[in-house]
Amino acid sequence: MAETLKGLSRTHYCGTLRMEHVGQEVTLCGWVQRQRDIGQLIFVDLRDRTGIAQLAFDDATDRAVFDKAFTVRGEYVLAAKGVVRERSSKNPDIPTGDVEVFVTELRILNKAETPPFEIVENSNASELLRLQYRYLDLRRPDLQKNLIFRHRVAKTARDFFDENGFLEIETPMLIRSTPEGARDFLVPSRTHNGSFYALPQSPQLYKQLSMVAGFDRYVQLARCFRDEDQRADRQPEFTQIDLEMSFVDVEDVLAMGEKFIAYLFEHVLDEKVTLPLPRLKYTDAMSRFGSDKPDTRFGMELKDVSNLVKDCGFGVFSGAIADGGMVNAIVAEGGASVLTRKEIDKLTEQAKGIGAKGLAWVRWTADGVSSSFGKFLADGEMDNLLSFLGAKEGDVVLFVADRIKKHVQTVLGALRLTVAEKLNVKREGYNLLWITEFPFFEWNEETEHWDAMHHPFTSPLDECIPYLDSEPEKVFAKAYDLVLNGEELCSGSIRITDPELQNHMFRALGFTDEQAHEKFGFLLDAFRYGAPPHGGMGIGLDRLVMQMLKASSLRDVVAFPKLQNMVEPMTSCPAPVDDLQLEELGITVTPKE
RNA sequence: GGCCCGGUAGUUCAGCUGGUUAGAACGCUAGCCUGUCACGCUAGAGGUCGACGGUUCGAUCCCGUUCCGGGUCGCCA
Repeated sequence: MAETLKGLSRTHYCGTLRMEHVGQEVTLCGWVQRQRDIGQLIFVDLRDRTGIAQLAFDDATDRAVFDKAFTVRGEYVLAAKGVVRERSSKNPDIPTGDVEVFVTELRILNKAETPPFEIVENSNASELLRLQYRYLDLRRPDLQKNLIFRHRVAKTARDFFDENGFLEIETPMLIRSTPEGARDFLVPSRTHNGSFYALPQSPQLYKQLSMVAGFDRYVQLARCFRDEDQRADRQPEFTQIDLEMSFVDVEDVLAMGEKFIAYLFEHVLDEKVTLPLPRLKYTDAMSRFGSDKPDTRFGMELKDVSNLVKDCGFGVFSGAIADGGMVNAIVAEGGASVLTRKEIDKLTEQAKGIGAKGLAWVRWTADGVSSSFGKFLADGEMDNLLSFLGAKEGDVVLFVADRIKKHVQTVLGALRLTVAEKLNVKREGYNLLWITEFPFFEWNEETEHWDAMHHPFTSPLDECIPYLDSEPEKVFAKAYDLVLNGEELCSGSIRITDPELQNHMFRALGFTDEQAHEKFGFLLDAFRYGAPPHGGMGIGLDRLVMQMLKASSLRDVVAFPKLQNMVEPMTSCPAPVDDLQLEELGITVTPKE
């Protein structure tokens, strides 16, 4: 039978005891990390969220208390009252290691079964098991530390935006479904049979309406939902630090965004961030790094060798260029020792997996230059190529050719990261940069149609407006991303506020006026009543925290995350519901084939 | 949906070319131990080798199917 706390009240957290407390009577509460019985002495390590304190018992002083301590097991919940004393042999490994509590009263507030995995830092128990018992997993110091850190990030964000005149406004969770973009989670309506709400993918439209309403500066730590497949850095529900400002252009939003990031890093990590942050136009990011979220902590940039190989005897190269494509290369400095033929074969497989036709390579070792395509080249062509690339003995050069330039870039961009990983290229510190001037449209090969690369409320650059109808590929957007160590942290834009331009955009994207009005009529209406110029961004809080902590998965910074298959294994959801509930909603479920 | 990796005591893993009483470490249980702190020592319990089917005299091991988990591509305006 568990005992109650009656008459006892916690006076200190375990992790806070120090020499200055010696002689004081304290009451600690917490979980048993470990019990060490060495005969006539028993030690119990008591853990709470602040750390561990040692409780000491000896059989000569109080037999009843000692006997109770003897029965204590891991994860029992205890309250212990006693006097802090200096240890006769100290433990320099923990902050409380100079002292211990000599216990005069011990309550076993609850017993505990042996947990399915050990409650220790750096657990190597499987993720599934840990998530099934997340409440135990969360007792582990590393996750406690992560969630406490996350709290500080959120708190600091609220402080910053409050200091800068932002208002936190809550936007609804039950909203109208917008079929563009990610799949929505749908919520059936009981009172309107056959109709559905959707959970927001972001508060986008509401925050824009808040600008129309005159709130001027809005911020929200907003929960967002996307029904798409999972990744290590993607959860179906996540949190954004979502903000919007009126009477601004790109410069104002970027300035506020980076001021916030600098404030955050300084207050939470004590890291100085130099402002302004570097910027890279999308087009340059793609041509130099093959990615719109480049990791610029190392070089290995893409080099365009099209001019050198356009007339060469290697048909893959010359053919791709003749078809309007190009050939790019990356130089893996000193890569020859690691990138053996076998490793290059693996890279080729990877390249093919992401859309390349193949991978051409040069390997320059002490034995000379070997290559997958050298035999097709005329005398001197290989030398020219290598000297243009600045390659030297010990290097490996990888080439990708394609008639679609973007494929060349994305494939080499991906290989660049893989090669850096394999070669153990140094990537340290925090590397922040803005990617700006994203293309407005994206050619969809399947539908043979121009799609919006951002959402359709993104404003084009002023100077691009004339090309909207005639040359869509020349239109760039007032859109920007913040990238941290090769991870997209934040995305935003200046919005369209001119109803005429907005209608124009919808038409350019292939909406009829009726479709546009049906889906976004409320926004178009709102803009007819005086919309201030505005723009903003959404900063992925989960990813931000993950990066700041150098965690490898979002699951390490989200309290109750979901598995890759979208299941939350502790409560086993999603789950079927009663027929009665379905009946009320007018829903019939037909099992999928 | 595609591709890759994995599934063996409570946990993390080893298990060679098909034949072993299927092992180790940690954890757990019991005993001993007056300064431990990842205590130590001794003993013990603990296994549907993910599931189903096939090949074989014989399958944890080979083959097929399937379930589960992770990574990744598609997808994520």
